[in-house]
Amino acid sequence: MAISFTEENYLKVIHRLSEATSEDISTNAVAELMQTKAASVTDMLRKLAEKGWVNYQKYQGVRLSPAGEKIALSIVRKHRLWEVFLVDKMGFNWDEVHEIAEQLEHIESDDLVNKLDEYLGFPKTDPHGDPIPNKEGVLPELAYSHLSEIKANKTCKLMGVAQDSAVFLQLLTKLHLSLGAKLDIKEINEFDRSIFVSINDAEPIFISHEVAKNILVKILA
Amino acid sequence: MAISFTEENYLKVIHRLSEATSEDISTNAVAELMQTKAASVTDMLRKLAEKGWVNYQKYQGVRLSPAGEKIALSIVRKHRLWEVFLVDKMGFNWDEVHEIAEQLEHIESDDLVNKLDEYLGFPKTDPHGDPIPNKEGVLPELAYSHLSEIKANKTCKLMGVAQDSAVFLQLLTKLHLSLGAKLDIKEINEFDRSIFVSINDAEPIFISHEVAKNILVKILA
DNA sequence: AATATTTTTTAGATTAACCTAAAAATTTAA
DNA sequence: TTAAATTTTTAGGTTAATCTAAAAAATATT
Ligand SMILES: [Mn+2]
Ligand SMILES: [Mn+2]
Ligand SMILES: [Mn+2]
Ligand SMILES: [Mn+2]
Repeated sequence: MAISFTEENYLKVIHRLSEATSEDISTNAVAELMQTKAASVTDMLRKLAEKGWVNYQKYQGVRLSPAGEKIALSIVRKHRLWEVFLVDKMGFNWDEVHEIAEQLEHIESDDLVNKLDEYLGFPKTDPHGDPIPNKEGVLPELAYSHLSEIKANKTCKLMGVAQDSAVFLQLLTKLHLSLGAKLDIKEINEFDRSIFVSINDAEPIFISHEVAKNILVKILA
Repeated sequence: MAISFTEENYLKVIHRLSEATSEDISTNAVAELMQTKAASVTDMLRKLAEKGWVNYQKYQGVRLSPAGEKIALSIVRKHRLWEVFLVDKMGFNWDEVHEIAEQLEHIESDDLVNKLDEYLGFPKTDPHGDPIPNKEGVLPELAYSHLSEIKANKTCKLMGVAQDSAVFLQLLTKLHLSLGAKLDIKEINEFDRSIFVSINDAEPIFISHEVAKNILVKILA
């Protein structure tokens, strides 16, 4: 069954929303991420249900069917592999690749995706620390914590980010926060929940709660 | 001004037809290459003229404007660079890359194209011997001859093919005809215009006129 | 429980890209 | 130079994806 770019993007968005909750996804939530109107979403959900890619009852919200899940994961796989390619091979920075990958994720060729995977050395995560589904669509579960939830005096390692936006990633770069960085949490300020933290043993700096919420870490000690 | 995949493909097709002639391109010729109907072409030509990418008067045929030429060349550049990538880096055969490049040529990022060009070592030609326009859209003119026009007892070098179809390229591969091959023309048969030729000093074989017409060569001696 | 608010769906239009069939213009042939 | 054949355009529709405005359903508040 033929699939359009638009349909692929809807499935991807429903998948993304489903990762954060076990509930059905609302029409409005999809509309917001798709940057479109609720009425358009209703039309599309009916069509996706028709094609067997989602389960949808009007007024009840939507969730992916196994077939839809498989498609969504294949798009996520392509998106993240292309991001690795753009950073590792083309020399882009991590804040420059998302938009280009949004286009490349729709290129249709299983052969190409698998050759690309091999060429990149079968990476497990993309430049933002997000896990890459394998050929069978299995997504390794990486259970990281948000930096905003870590207690003072802990040491942790930066494993990923919860946002792809260029402004956010550029800010991290300015703060010398990149994947793998060691973070020593010196103090958490009650007033604004900002964090005083040493990055790779450098002089400690302040990081806002807003930023900390979007940083994923593994606790080392 | 925004451009759609479809508009890009029309400009590319008009460009391709314009390379073979200095006359205006007919609606029917465009329709055939676009695999669509003449009526649809008329609609699109009006629209492309509106956008300033072609010069078109009804019943008079069409040709690219300088702006349209520039767009067409940028798509050709992307198509051919991606083909080099697919063969040189991904390990595809030359008969497997055209369809994938048809998709990749529409990816929009000047930054990516130029980084890809550099990564590939600024190739001058694609895997089929076709010249690659540079960043400024300048297409090096490679004046090759068709093998079908070469006289007997000449020696030449295979520089390119005049067709991208998989069946044709696979046949060449079977005959050990690849880019750079040395061809010693032993005899041309009057009856069917088939050519008796030695490839890289191997035992001579017969090549049909139909095949020879689509092989581009440089005469060595 | 009744009412107000919010969410979602329906109804009716719009736009891009395509189609078929018929009309008009151009080219070829008698 | 007319008539016939071919090419191209116009006219009128279709489909996918979108929109706005209004109606209907679900949820929240008095
Ligand atoms: Mn991304
Ligand atoms: Mn990413
Ligand atoms: Mn090609
Ligand atoms: Mn080529």
